[in-house]
Amino acid sequence: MNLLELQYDLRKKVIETAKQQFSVELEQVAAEIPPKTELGDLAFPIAFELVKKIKQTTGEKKNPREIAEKLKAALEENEAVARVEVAGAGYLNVFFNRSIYLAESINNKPLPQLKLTEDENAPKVCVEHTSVNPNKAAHIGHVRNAVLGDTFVRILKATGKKVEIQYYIDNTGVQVADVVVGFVYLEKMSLENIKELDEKLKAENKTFDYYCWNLYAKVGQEYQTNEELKAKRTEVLHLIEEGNNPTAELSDYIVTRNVQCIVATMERVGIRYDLLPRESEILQLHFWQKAFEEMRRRGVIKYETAGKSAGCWVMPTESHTGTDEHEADKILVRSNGTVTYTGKDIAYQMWKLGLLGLDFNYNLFHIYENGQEVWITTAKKSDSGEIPEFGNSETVYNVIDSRQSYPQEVVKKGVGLIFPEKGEAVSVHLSYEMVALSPSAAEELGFEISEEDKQKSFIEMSGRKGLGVKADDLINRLEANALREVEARHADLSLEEKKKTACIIAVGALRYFLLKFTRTTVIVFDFKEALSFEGETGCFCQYSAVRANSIFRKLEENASENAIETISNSKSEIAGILEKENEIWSLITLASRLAETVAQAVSATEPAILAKYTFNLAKAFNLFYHNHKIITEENAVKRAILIVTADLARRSLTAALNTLGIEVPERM
RNA sequence: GCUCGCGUAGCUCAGUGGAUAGAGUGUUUCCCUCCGAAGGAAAAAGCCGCAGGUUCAACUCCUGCCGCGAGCACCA
Repeated sequence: MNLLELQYDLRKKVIETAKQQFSVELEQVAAEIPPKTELGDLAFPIAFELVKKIKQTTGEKKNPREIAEKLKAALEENEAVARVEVAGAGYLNVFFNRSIYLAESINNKPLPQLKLTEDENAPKVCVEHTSVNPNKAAHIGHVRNAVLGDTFVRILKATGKKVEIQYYIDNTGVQVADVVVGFVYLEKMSLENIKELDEKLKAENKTFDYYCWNLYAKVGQEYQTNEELKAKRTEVLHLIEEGNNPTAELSDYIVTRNVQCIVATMERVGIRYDLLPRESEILQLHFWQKAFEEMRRRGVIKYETAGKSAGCWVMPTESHTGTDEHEADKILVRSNGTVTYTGKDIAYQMWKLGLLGLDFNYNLFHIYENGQEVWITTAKKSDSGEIPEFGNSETVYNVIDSRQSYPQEVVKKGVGLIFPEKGEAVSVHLSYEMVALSPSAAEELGFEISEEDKQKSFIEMSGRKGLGVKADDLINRLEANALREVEARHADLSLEEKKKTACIIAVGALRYFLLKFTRTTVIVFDFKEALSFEGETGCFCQYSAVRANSIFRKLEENASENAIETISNSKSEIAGILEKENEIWSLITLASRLAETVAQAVSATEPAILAKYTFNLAKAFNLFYHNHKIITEENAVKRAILIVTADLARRSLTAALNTLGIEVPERM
């Protein structure tokens, strides 16, 4: 029996007892973890609720104490429960049988569901994340998106789900057009020139996406004064959308190179993809037409003949009221017949859910070091051999920042209206707030800050202005700082080993920094905080796990096995020791709550819940580490308990960190 | 104007309607002849934006107000 099963049994018992003893039907029983170990391991604040319900059904006014006593007796029947205390205003505090609990925990995996990922028939869900416009390098805000998405993928996988990861490539949008304008009209470059430039950059150890970053900012600045150049944007955009022309070919090269760079950047922090669907295919393979037909047939959209949106196809919404300036309804087809982004997104969402009845063609895009493949969509039939099955997911999670809540709502509602049998619940907008810069961080990047901006608590990053912390720059700085620290501690290691360790620490620092905030919090980026290895950081959690591992490196071989045997042979002694050791006991119970925490993170779609848990577990282990010396412990039974507890904690901590995409280095 | 999000310790943030509201950081003071101090211990620091309401119980739910942010494009 694991913790989740035990909690389930106890809840069931409360419900049964309430029905038998008081004829009250309880639908849900709230359980909570008491604030202190001395107050028990699980609490039911249920007595007052029962008093009310009993009064409602029978009119009889019961004493809460009396009710609690009845429940107490029922719960104590469970052999895993040592005792139950009635406390406070009406709490039912359950104390587990510590020796039985410990013996059970030893045999449990930290994440019991993990084995299910092997199951080919497991339901598949889709997570779309990153989706950086492929016209420049990724900045820290894009990394927040990718880390959130990737961590949520890992969390879903830990609960046994099969997950498909997509990075949507908006290769026919204005942002790409702007960079194309830059190359063609500012730099006067042909495709051949760009390819030569690319080679030259490679030789200089510079990257193409950084070049585009600067060029994009330059174009943005030029637009402010150069109307002629700005007019080129529409022209270029049309050519890109049309395809089969030199401009489209040039654009395709730029897009592909940027995607390669961004995929490489994300790979540095452990983020990988399965499929890169491109907007161009959604247009060329007539995904929109199919979706449009379906929407017309079901009467979900209407053609406006009068008013501001005359000549457009719109989807009516109730969530916004129209004003003089804005129409309430969302335009999906413009009066010139072209489709808006939201329109295309509805078609794409339908495809993801297996509801469109059309499919992409696919080409292999990249193979990661471990052999894992990333595919990209294509309009022409592919000549590749075995192609994996994409799309057709039961649920789709779109990781997109909160500024796009409204169009995402339209997509969700739209799909729900077209397919009422699927409903809106299958489309989940995993929204999060942006990463902004503190005025001082912006100044540190060498930007002139206006007086107006200096008054603000944060400044929004802007690709157009070239204002932002580039992902690779930050990772480089983290790696350099970590390398310095590793060198100071482990001069004996080879450079390669030191670099590898530094890299693991840098990834841990970055991922944890982005995950410790809840999704609704704007992260105001601060260099000092982001580059820190102390306090609530990934490094702290890794260090804790490394310490645990080093204990086991120093212990005799088979120490764990021997300890387990000792535990099973001396139950009464174990119970005696554990009863007195609340600190050890609370580490044991905390370590066994990983699966429960992962489940919470899924239901709240909030990876920060897991990050906080991981930090708390690391902290609890550090406390244990300082107060109990394992190697020098002379009492054999006590030593066995310490070994088993440390082992439980490090297994759980390692599993939690891995679920956050953070590795544990050998030494640090 | 309307919609959504956020106001919690000096600062940055956690906090499924439940017990004395917690972390990190900063400040002050301790602890390494080691299972590695990237650590630990202690102290100080709170009208949980304001005012009502619901409830046995409100930081948490509801209403109003104040402040901050984002959105309300035939951009994405």
